[in-house]
Amino acid sequence: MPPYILVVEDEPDIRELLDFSISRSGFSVIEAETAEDALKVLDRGTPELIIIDWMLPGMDGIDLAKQLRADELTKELPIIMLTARGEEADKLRSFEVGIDDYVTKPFSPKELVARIKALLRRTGKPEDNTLSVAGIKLDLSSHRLYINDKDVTIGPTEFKLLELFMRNPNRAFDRSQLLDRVWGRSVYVEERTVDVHVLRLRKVLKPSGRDHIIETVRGLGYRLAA
Amino acid sequence: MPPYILVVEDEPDIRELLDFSISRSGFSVIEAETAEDALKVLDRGTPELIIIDWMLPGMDGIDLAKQLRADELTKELPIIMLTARGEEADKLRSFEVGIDDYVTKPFSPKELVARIKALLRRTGKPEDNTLSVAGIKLDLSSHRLYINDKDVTIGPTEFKLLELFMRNPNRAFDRSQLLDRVWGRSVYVEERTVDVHVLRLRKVLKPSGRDHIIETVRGLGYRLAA
DNA sequence: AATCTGGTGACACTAAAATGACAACGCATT
DNA sequence: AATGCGTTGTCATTTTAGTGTCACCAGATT
Repeated sequence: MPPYILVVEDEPDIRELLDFSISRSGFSVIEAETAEDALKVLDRGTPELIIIDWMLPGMDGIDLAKQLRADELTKELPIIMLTARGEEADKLRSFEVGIDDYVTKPFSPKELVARIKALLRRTGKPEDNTLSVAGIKLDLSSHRLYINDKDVTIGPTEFKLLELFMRNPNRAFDRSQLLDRVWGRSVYVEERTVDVHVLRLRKVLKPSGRDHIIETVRGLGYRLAA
Repeated sequence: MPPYILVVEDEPDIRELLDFSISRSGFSVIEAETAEDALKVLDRGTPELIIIDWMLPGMDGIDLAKQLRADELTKELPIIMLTARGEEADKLRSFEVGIDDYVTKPFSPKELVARIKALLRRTGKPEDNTLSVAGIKLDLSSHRLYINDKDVTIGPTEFKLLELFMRNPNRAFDRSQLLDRVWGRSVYVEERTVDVHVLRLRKVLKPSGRDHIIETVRGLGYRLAA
């Protein structure tokens, strides 16, 4: 399971908004509708951070938070609580339980994301070194590729190639530039070898339908279309 | 969304002047009348740089700048502030917030553009290599053609031909010059082949009504009319 | 009208890229 | 050292996109 952020929110609209805005800034999101669902998800791996709506059907947000704090595995898990305006009186109770931050609805997606990043930084988790474009996420520190949060295997050369493309979205490279920057200046390989590796890269991206983002620039080379 | 510069200015005249002078030097410009509009635009993609008028109805320029600095996504976004003469006392406050540069009204378009380029260079963004004339934008680094900011496909020879014309607007070339500079000195092709490629280039420009800018110079060759 | 010049569509041809196959290699395991 | 697996670079072949030429037409020029 790749690093992810768990969102516990019963209202579908807000859930979608959260998913959209958080995903867009490069995190993977898993959604849960209720506290009970959330616990099930947590059984299968601890997220980087959890966002909990205060009001939930069944077990409410604050109880979920308490329970998380009681469990060894999730004791340290950063929690952001979503509260509606007017519930601010409860802030106090909230911090007592050990909520790390809270955001009042209606919230600006940008503010939320800023708080998420701030919190991750604060809690010491090294903000992981990751490039992401169009659902494709390249985790440089673990040298792994995730597409739509699914783990995808990729060979070393294809990884480097994709990394170069993702660091320079939209920029067209000719074959000799690619050889220089992916293979290194000193090795000599046929220019056509690049084609083969682009083919292999596309095959990796294919199952998720993302293969078309590597575009051919006729007479020149290739480009990643962002 | 191609790279662009966001202009936040409430006065229509100044807005138009900004748009005109910045576009002319090859950048795409998106305009916003108010800080609130600007935020909406920003939600859909981060620009290369933002130019903000100090005085705006509603949320003023400095507040907008503050907000941008607070957000992870726009923390690094270069900001140029437009101030009226007499507001220089505020300069200090301005730099505190993290404005990268400021320009006092009335400003010279040349100076503004120079500052934009300087700032883009300074902030490390590789000044993207792009030629533009009359809504036609040739992005040399991504090897793409945009007409009115829409992506248009173009073949390699037509690309080179258009590049030559755009680098030398209004200059007439005869067929043998074109062959030399687009095809290369060493290849031998019929002179009339140029006609065919000019035709093909015009076809590419046609759907956007821009085909007439490639003019025929009877008895000589062709020219791009700027 | 005769001639010249450029526009245009058709088409065969060629260059460029995609693809599949394969032998060689590196590396970990045995 | 031998084995096996995944990765790599090259090549031959197929597929695709782009190219140059020509014939014919239309408008301009004489």
